Amino acid sequence: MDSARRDGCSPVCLDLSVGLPSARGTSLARDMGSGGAANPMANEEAKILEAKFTQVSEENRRLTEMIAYLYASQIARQSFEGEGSPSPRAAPAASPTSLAGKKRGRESMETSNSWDANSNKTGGTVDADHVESPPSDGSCQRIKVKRICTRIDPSDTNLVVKDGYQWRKYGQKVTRDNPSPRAYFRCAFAPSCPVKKKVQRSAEDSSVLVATYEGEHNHPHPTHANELPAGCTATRSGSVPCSISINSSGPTITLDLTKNGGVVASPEFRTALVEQMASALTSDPKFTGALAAAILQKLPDY
DNA sequence: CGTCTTTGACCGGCGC
DNA sequence: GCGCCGGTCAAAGACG
Repeated sequence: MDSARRDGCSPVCLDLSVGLPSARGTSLARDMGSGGAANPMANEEAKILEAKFTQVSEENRRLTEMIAYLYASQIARQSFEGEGSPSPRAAPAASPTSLAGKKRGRESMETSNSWDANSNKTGGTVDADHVESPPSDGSCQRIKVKRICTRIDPSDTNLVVKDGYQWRKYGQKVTRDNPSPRAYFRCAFAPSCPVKKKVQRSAEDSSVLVATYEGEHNHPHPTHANELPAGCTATRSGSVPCSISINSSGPTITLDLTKNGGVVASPEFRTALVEQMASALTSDPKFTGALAAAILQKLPDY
């Protein structure tokens, strides 16, 4: 999971190394190994590849379980929020780093406590809190406050949390309780959209970005096509909270857990995931090149 | 040239 | 009333 954390591209990422043998490649190697019994070296290599494949399969299984667990947590949290009760974790608590305890406590507590309390539970890279705070005018209308923590590269200086929406930065400020600057964003997709977002590194862990959303979007979620990173060759299904991007370090599967619509464990999700993975892998020249090289290696006297 | 980001200035709320 | 501080504005610069 460390690789996913290092990636920092999204709350949940699975990094698949192109260089590792695929299932097809391994069976291919096995077939070739059995066919080339006269070549003990090839047999040896086939065993190594098979061992690698077993290892990767095991890792994939663990990651799949982790995804399922994270998704289940997300669903549970959403249903909890649906009851209109604020998250117990969002309850104010004294922050050791909050120098502004005398006042502005609302803000400093809001952003300082969430990560450590939750990251250990999920062992993951995503966290979201919802707080519905009453407005100052005392009306019955409530402003939804949602907080999301994202693991990023500590050396990454841009305060960007990819959530599918388009944001326009309108300010940046260094706050008293946190040495790292806080960035202020407005929703740029719809000018009338009241949602605001604050993004700041965690005071305790600089590799954690804390994004605080205030309000709710008054427009549908923009198409994900707009946010596909450069170099991404996979198409994104609108109904599946998943994307596959390919960069220099290999293909990356990104699960967008901020969306409500996807069903990670459902057959259609799995089908879409497999299709996207296959599409991404086969369209990646690195992968096809590596595969071709591996096949060439196995072909005797070629 | 239009759009976006940066950044210093300004405003308003809150505690003392 | 004053000062502190978070939030916002808006001009200037960067960028494609």
